[in-house]
Amino acid sequence: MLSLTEENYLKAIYHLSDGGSKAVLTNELAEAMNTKAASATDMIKKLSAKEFISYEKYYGVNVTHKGKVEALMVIRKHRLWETFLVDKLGFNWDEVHEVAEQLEHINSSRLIEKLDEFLGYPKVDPHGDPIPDNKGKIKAQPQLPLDQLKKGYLGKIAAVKDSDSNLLKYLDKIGAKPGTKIKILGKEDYDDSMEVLIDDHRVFISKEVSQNILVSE
Amino acid sequence: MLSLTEENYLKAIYHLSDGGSKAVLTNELAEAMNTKAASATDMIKKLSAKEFISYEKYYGVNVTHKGKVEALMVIRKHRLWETFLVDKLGFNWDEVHEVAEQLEHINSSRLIEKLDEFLGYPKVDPHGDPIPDNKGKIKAQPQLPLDQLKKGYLGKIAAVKDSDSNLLKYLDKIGAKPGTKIKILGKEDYDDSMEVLIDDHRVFISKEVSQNILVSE
DNA sequence: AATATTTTTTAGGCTAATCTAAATTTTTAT
DNA sequence: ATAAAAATTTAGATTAGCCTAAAAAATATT
Repeated sequence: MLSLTEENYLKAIYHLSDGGSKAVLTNELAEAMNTKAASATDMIKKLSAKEFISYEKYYGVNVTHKGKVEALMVIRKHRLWETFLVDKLGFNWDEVHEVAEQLEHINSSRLIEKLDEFLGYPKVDPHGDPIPDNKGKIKAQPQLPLDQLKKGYLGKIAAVKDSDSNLLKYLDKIGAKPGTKIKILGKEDYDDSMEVLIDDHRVFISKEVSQNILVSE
Repeated sequence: MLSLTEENYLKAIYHLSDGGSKAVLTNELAEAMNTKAASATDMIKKLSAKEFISYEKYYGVNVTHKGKVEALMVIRKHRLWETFLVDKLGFNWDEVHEVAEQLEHINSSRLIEKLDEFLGYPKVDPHGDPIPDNKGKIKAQPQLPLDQLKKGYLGKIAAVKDSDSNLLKYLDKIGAKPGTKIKILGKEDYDDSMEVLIDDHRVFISKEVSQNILVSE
């Protein structure tokens, strides 16, 4: 059993390591958790002793298999709750993150299975992120950041990075939500800004924004 | 803002005081919280400093107005979540208490208002207990424990005391859930056991059980 | 009324999660 | 290659919530 704090650290490590594919540094983790390096070190030792991560002093942290499964279950809960909030309670997709951060720590596998069923076994959450199944398996759709594509590209918004609430509000304003068709009408080489067609609306977006829009197809 | 632990203590005090109508003793509270008297004293001091309760040394604890409102909001959340679990997720009414104990601490008034709306503004939870509105008001229906009534009584099960999970399972087995019609066919003076008709089934129940069935009409 | 019993409070410690400040190790720059 | 800078760890405190043991107050008993 992990404490709420341990669960949050583990989830942060999982995300920072890109799903376990690279080592995470103490300062990175401390910053992500809004805490100090000393606190991160303490928690790293705890999670390491419990074998959710492996840890080499001064080098960094890697997630173990056990840690990945645990992190994925928290992510599963987070994304199912976000889906519930949007699909059933009528929340806007840009305002569910904070509440889901609380709900993801509710401990009841029966609850999560029933919720999953109630929602019709959704594959992705309202931001387009895949929902792990109850074994921790993720169906990864290949996705590319929009800024890496050229004029003429036509596809679908698959997901958006859901870190920043202001970004989400902006994306909502311009209609850039997952599932929407998007076309690149033109791209400015100088600063990589682009004009795109989203849902039949022409919009100019900066590189900062296009980096956070992931497309597929 | 109250911590999770403070919220649980306050709720326990509210219940033990019968909704604020009598003083609660330190040992009572300690027992209800599965902790020691010394810990209860510590928490009493904290809640008292925050003016959720008033406290007189060696005498006991009373809930303030502020404390009642706060406790009622936790109870509102608990009962709305129980209703959600039963009505929407298909849980049985006798197995929702533990999960609701966790969900009641989720902090988002927007969430609770949306949930209330989604559930159709229910007046009572699956155990028949009234759900306080968002101002903390309760519509109290007059209810009597079944053991205080006589042969021939005909009414409706209004609620059951939801403290003990084994009791709930038993009540579920004999069909004694809120809303069901109930009639007293006979009563044994010696031990106050009775034969009742629940949903067209004849059942013998002991006083221990009839005390926990609240009826109305 | 004086003593025994029970209840409650206080005193002093423990653990989890945090912090600051100092020490240590690694990395970077000259 | 050595010194300076940055990153990390360790040491030592702090707070919340809990504990045990001892002290104090209230209640019950003779």
